[in-house]
Amino acid sequence: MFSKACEYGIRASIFIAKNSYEGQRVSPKEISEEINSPQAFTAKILQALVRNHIIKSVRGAHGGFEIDKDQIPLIKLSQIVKAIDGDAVYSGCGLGLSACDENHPCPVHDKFKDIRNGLKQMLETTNLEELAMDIKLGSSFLKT
Amino acid sequence: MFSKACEYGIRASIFIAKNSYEGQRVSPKEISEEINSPQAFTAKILQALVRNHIIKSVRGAHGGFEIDKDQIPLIKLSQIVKAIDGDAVYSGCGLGLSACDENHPCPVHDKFKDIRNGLKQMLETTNLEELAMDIKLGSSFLKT
DNA sequence: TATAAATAAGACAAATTTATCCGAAATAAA
DNA sequence: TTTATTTCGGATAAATTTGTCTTATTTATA
Repeated sequence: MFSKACEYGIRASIFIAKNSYEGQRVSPKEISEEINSPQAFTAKILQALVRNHIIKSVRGAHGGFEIDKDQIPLIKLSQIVKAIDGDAVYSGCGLGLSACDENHPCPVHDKFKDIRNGLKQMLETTNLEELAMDIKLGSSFLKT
Repeated sequence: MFSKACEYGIRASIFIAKNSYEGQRVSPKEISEEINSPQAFTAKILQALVRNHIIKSVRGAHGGFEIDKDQIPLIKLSQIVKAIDGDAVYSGCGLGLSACDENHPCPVHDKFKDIRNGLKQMLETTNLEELAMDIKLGSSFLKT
C-alpha cells in the first residue's frame, strides 16, 4: 500500500507528535529506536518531512525534531503520504494504465474508485493528534 | 497498491479470458502487445499463473495460453493477486509492523481494517468473466 | 522422423527502493 | 571563540523489483 519510507515517516511523525506534547525534542536515534527503523534512512525521511513543513527541526546542541503543539491536530495522514509517496495512491490507475479515466477506464476502474475514495477519506480525516494520543494511552504501538 | 507484475498479470488474464471465449489461444507476444507490457517479463508472470492453475498453457505448434471457458466465471481477482503478490495485501500491517493485530495494533489498525476489507471484498467478488465482457463490449480497456 | 512453432526455465542486466556513511553547516554553552 | 552536539546533504552500497536473453523442452504437422 505505502512504501517503507512512508511507513517509517508516519510512525516517526506520530512519535514526534507524542513527544512534542510533552515538550521534548527527539533525535533520529531515539526515533529509529522507538519505531524500530533504520536510523540513517529514517533521518532522510525526516528531512523530507521538514522540507514539506510537516515537522520542524532544530539544529545544534539540544536540537532535534518537533511539531508545534497547535499544529498536531491539523496535520493529516494524507499530508505525510503525499510528501513521501506523492499522489500515486490518489490518482494512479489500479492496473497501471497511464491514461485511465471515466472516458477510457481500465476494467476495474469503478471498483477501484470506491476503494481509493475510502482510503482517501480515511487519510484526510485522520490527524496526528488522535494517533499520538492512542500511543500515549498505550492503546496502540509503533513497533514490533 | 499492486506490483507491476500483478498489474500485468491481471491485464493478461483478462485478455486471455476474452480470447478463450472466442476459442483463441494467445501467445506472450500478442498478449504483451495488447496489454502494452514487456514481453519477456509478461511471459514470466504467465508461467506463475500457469503454476497456480489460473491459466492453462499448451506447448508446441498452435500452442499458447487459454482458460477453460467454464472456469472463467469462477476465477476471482483475489486468486491472481495472491498468486503473484502473495497475501501481503490481505494480512500486512498498514504501517509495516511485523506483529500487528487486535491485541497489539498499530495506530491505524482499525482504520486500515476497513479499507483492507473493502479491497478484499472487491477482489473476491470480481471474476474474470465480467472483466472480459467489458473489454469485449468496448466499455473498458487494457492499455494506454 | 525431421522440422517448425511454441512455452519453460534459468542466468543475467537495468532500474528502483531501501539503507549506510561521511563531511559540512548550524547552534548552544563553556 | 572554541568545542560539543546536532541536523543537512550528497555519495555510495545493498536489496528488491523489473526486465532481457538464450537455451531447453514440448508438440503438431509434413
